[in-house]
Amino acid sequence: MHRRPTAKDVADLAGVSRSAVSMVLNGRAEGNIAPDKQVAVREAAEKLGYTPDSVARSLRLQRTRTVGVVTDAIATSPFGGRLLEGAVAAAERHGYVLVVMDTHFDAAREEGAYRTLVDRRVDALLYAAMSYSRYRSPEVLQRAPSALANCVDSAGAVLGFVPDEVAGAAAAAQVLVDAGHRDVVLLAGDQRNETYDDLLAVPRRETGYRRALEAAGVRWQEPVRGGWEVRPGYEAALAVLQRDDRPTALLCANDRVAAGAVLAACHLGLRVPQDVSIVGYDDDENFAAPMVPPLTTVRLPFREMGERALQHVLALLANPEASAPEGVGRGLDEGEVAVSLECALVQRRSVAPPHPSPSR
Amino acid sequence: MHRRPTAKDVADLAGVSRSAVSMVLNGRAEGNIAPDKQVAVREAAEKLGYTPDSVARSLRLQRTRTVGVVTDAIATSPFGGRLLEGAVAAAERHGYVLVVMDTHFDAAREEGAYRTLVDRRVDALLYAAMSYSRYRSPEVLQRAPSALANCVDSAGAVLGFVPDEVAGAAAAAQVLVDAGHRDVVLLAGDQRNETYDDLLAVPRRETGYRRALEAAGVRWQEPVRGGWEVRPGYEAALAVLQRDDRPTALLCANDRVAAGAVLAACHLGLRVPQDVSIVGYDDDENFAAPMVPPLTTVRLPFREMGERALQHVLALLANPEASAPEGVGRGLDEGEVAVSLECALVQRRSVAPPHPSPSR
DNA sequence: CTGAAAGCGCTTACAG
DNA sequence: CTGAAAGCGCTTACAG
Repeated sequence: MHRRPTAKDVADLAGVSRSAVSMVLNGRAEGNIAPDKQVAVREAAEKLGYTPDSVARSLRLQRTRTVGVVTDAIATSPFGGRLLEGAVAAAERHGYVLVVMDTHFDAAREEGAYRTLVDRRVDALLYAAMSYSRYRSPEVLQRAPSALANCVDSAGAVLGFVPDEVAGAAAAAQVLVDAGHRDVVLLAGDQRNETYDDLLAVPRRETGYRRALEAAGVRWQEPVRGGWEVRPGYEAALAVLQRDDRPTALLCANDRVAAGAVLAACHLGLRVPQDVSIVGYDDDENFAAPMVPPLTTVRLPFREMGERALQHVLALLANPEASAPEGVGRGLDEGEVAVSLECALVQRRSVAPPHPSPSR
Repeated sequence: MHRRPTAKDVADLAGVSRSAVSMVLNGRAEGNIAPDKQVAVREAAEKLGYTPDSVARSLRLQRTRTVGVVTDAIATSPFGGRLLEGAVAAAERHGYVLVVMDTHFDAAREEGAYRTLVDRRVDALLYAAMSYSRYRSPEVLQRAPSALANCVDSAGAVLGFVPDEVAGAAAAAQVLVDAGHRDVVLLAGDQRNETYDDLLAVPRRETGYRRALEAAGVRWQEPVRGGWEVRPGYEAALAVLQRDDRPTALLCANDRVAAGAVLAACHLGLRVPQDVSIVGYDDDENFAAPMVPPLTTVRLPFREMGERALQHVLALLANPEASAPEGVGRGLDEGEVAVSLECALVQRRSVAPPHPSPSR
């Protein structure tokens, strides 16, 4: 590989000083550099294929145009990609680049990730969670321009961008109500699991479901708690659908659980949606649209969370005093510093009006 | 935020020169710096929480300890995470960090990605594909220390790390043969789709299936071609399983297709594996293990591809003349520069011996 | 309007 | 064994 051209090379070729090429290429030429020299500089740069060394600029300018993002396991999850995509898109528009590090839910790795990011002199920090949860922001995050995505700071210090699950769940329940269902059971996920001890999705979705159902005068039934995967969904649905007073609709913890429910219905010879309506949650690209039948579900705003969180740190960078954007507070508990983003209902084909079961 | 401590601060506190702190902290102290001063430097650094500015080091050393990875859509795919994880693990062990950019199958974005990575002075480049395919390496990749993951260079210039699909598929077919199946049909994916025009997975898997079946004296049947998703799998299986000479086993293009086949079997009142055996491919974490029943499948070596590719560029960095590692060539076409990695069979519960169908 | 100089924070010959 | 100097490639006051 040839030696990369430097500003000096451009200056020599154009017959000007290095300062001149810097000014021209950074748009500070007007009124400072003679027009013909500006042209000469641009031509020389073009000819040499010159592009300023960003490492040198970073040192000189004391900023790297890099934001560090630490995540639990998001880079490995199917949704994670959407969140990261949103963040990348926002970053790209401003010439920023992301370096993302997974912690795999390991505290030591998390600390290490923050340390290497700080050592690398990232301009700002983002923390993103795979599942909507509470996160206690460490000092390092509080000191830097930072934001949270898909989680809420239990220390109350850094702003989070989260899904409005209460409204989302209410919308999901509402489709069922509107279709005429009066006997609905919720296949709920566990609030605790190996990796999170404070999953916010569970209580908030339940609140939403409950509100919508009660507002419509539909009796609220105790949720049956399984897990978040296909198999627990299958098993829970198998049990519920064999009850004497089989419900006409199932509200599922997520789309994987809903897929399990579809399978269970099939095994019992029940058609979806003619015999049971099923609604999922997440709009999981692997499970919702491709399912047979395609699942009616609620879309989690992953892309938006990534995009808004990144925009927020960029705003903080531009103006450290920048206040929180609009929309803080909807669907949240008292005192949470977060902005809730809409969870849109997506209607597909897994919901139909109930038909009177032959046995009643 | 306070001003970050520099080497000067440490030097002053320890009563030595900046050179001394550099030597001590970089392990070049022995024989050069008096032992007591070494101690003083370490203590001062510790006390101040000093950590060398990596931007300044990068400028001085002319290397950033960063490798750029450009991918088509891998950061958004469920498997991509595994590939990236392997790459990150290898990078981490050597103090490297990754910056990854998705192209979304857009040539302009791809070019832009390479450009920003080069502008950022990454030390090496990786290109990773979501699906096993051919990729034509651009000039920029050929000039830099680089490697390919999950694809093979049609220009023959840069080394690829790819799955040994021929052997993987043969192993998948072999389970069926060993269980006693003599009537097997392949639910194959499309070779072309919107995003790839040269998917290598298709022909190579077919070669493997065919070899294993023919070696066992099992008649090779024309594959039925659908797609790569749940629904096409469902539809293809629905048709095949209603034939008069219904096969006793289905070999599926991937686990999503297999999931569709499971659903189709269920709709036809066929039990898996008692009435039909089904084998998938990929070991997709969302579909294989969680399915009911859990799918016997073949695991794609995503983690290994990422890890080996990264190790290779690191080796190139250490010694630009470094030759290709062992294992080049297995399961490949003539002239392909790539190393094939094992696809391990994972046996679960979707395969059983055939039982004579009642109608025969 | 233009060029020489300083300095971002390091590391590595080099002279003492 | 130790410190002063040069230099990585930039940008930005500053003096002419």
